Amino acid sequence: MPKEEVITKLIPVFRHYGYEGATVSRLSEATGLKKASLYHHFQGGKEQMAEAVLEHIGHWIEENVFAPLHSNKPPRKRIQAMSQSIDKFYQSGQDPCLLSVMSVGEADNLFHQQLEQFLQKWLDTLAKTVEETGVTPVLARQRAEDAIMLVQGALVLVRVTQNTQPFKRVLSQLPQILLDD
Amino acid sequence: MPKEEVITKLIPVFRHYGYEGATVSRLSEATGLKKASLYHHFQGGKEQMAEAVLEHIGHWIEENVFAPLHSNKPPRKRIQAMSQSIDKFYQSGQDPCLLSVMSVGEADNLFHQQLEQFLQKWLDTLAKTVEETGVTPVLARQRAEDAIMLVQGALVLVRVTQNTQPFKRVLSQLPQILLDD
DNA sequence: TCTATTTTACCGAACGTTCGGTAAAAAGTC
DNA sequence: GACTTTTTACCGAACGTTCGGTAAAATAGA
Repeated sequence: MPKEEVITKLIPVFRHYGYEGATVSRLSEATGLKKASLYHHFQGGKEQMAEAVLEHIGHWIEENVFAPLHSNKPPRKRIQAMSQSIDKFYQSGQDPCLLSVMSVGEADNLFHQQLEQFLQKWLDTLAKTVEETGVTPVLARQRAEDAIMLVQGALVLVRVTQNTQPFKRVLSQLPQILLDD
Repeated sequence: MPKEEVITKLIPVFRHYGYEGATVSRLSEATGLKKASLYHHFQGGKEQMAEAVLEHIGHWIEENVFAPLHSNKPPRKRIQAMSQSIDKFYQSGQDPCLLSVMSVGEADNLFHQQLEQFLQKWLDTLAKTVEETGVTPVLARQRAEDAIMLVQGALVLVRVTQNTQPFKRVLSQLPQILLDD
């Protein structure tokens, strides 16, 4: 099995169970590879599997969420493109966020630096886009924070209430939150 | 050791490590009681410990977050009182949220009902308070959702960036978000 | 002394990980 | 092309450790 495919199958396990809950047995089940085979592909063990998953998802986000914010379309269009990718990535809030699930307990000690770097880049990219519309840097930063907080908070809300409506509403309001307030 | 004190010492372990990460060894260390002593107090084992923690915190929230929203002061004052309790409860965002940490993996199967009930009550209480100011039920509900999403999202942001400022800002803006928009 | 609490010693099961080995594909040699 | 060697991909079985949990003995308080 191509490594790419293995990683793809590891992703939902880490997303749903978190790092500590993602046991090697579950990872083995999800991939269809026996434990020893997983260790053939990832000599660094479970930690390396999580790292590969973070890297893989990082690239996806880079291309589908960050890159659209750097296009030459008008800011509103760029933000709409970002929202669309976010909706796909989180399946309207039904799929958990690696960022939040990996920043808990033991996993946070292992991956904090990567998580922080990723989040800072998201904040910076978003704030820069808002700044282009003539907003002061401080206010642009606040709106970027608001947008990300709403998305992350919506994920919690949706997960617990099992109602995807708030997530969809937040995504549709993102352009207005970032540009019109 | 009084049971109340034991529960108090269990809380930070579940908050910081989540249900699966909160091993009985760690719970033993945190309480100063050996494993078997914990099982004397909680015959239901780890699951019962988590339940006791959820119940204990539920009561605290009931008294310090929900109750102020039912007082006879003006809505703005009530929301300010709630914000103050939220700030204390989360230590300005430095302490994780049980709701979000217990809605992951195995724990979610065990406690989903309680978590959902709790969150719905928070949403309802907040929306009712907003409605009192003459806002339509639908809009009041949306503002309540926004408020909770911002708080929950701020917790993620603060945990990852290690900067408590966004959390404090969100709390200070809660009255405006709920009443003035 | 009786009861409530805590501890020591222990258990089976699951954890992440490693070992020894097989079958097939890739690479090297003539 | 045929033959040997090496590498890759995978697996069953077991490793030592830690998991959540229990029984019986020691301790403490009334």
